[in-house]
Amino acid sequence: MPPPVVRMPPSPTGWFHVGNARTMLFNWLYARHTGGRVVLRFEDTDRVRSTEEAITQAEDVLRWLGIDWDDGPHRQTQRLDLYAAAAADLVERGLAYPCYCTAEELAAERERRQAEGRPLVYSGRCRSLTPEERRAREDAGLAHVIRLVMPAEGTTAIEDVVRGHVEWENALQGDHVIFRSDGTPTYLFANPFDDIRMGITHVVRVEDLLPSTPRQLAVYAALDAAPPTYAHLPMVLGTDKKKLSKRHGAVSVEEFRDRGVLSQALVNYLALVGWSYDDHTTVMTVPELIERFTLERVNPSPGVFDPEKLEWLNGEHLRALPPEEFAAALQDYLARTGSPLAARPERVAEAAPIVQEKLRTLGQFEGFAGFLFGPVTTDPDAWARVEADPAASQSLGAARETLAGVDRWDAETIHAALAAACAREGLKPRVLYMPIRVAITGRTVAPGLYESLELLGRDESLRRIDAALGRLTG
RNA sequence: GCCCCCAUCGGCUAGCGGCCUAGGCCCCCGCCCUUUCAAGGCGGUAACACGGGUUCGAAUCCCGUUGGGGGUACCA
Repeated sequence: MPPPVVRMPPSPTGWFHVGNARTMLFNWLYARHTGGRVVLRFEDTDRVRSTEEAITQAEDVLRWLGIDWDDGPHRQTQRLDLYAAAAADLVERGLAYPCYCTAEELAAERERRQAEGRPLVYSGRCRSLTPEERRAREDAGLAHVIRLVMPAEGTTAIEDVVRGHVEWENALQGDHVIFRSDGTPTYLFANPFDDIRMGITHVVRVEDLLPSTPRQLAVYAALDAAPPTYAHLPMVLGTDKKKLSKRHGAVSVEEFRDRGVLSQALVNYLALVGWSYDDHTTVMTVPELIERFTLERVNPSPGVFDPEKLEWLNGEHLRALPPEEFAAALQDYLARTGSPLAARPERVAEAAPIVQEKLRTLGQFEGFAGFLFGPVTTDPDAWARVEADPAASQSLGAARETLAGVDRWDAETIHAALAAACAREGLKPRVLYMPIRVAITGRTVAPGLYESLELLGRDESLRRIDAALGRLTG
């Protein structure tokens, strides 16, 4: 069997959300797993809604995700001549015909059918126009679309890789529009036409396109081409089980990138919506995904996108990074998002090791390590805990004295000294340390205390403890 | 209205007739790690939508019901 050819056909009409990314990913994983080829094709025939920005954005997002392509990017608007020639040929052969019905006539027809409880399909009225009638309409200056002749009887069926046998009644399809009155092709035509011309063997797309399959198969038949293998993926839903949209909060790939989600983590997460490797494997690298991905293991039921699991998974990927790579990713992230912290790469590099275990996203770095870059900003809730602690000033006093007397300023020595102070004061470490942590980091959730002190330096640490002491007693 | 798809814990899922008194992960809740914690460890709550079949045996197969989703455009 020749290697499969798949395509990624984004329509550049808006932002690229995680659902689109998931579809592209499955196509890509399938091709890379099987040694097949990936074609990138922008379906921009909708001139009104397609934008140049969306095209740039889509390419950018795909590149960031590490999803590459072997052919393209093609653009349907640059292939208009091809479609037009094909249309003329179809009309010539009687497989398609011009339709002069107005929007009002069509609406009235639909209403009538609705009332009669019949399917809302076009009656095919213009199909039987005589050449004279056609000429009369042309002469009257009536605009026309081109419709494809659908079989009046019988059924159309596919053996979908994820759904099995699916069948439609041809009579229920209606002659659909394949060319608009401005001469441009609709999705229903351009998409299968290009799939044929580009040698696409596997159409891997979301299930909302499933109902359009019989109409596309009619294009294959009209063009005398062999149909592809179909795999209809389950939808990616928002928490309300509805199609993903902006209402659902952060759902664009870029938003997650800006929050500090690693592309490999997003890819890993997305692979798990609608697909699984086995009953227990969750964390996987991209090469592992490529090696393990098969369409047969795609699950037919829709899935809800869960940002919390994505963040957890991102934490896993962050921790799995070698320290230097983690530091590099961090610096890169800070620079890209325009963080002022990026101006001090040495400091970032020093801070990286003490936060790597803590972060779920790179975006949390500032909250964890900001205290190392400038004056502390104290969290009110954290300070309230200090004030409520009767042993706070005792702890801070003991810490001040201990730290001032430490002979070597490194985490190990600090650790030993503070442990001794706990014993001396008769305080549990958690009690003694809490006020110190708040004093130097301004928060109760922070990197390890000893490492934090070491990096902050003795002078600044003592200054902050003194300040806290002063604020507590004064 | 008509057509199509889907149906296991709150979420993602494993399960393709007996291995299931249904497993894993996220979330949540406890406990532990004589340092917080969003890290780590241990433990816990929690599901086969319902009704009929088929079968010695059904989460798994069939039919129906209900529920959810999608489509029904000169959007893709």
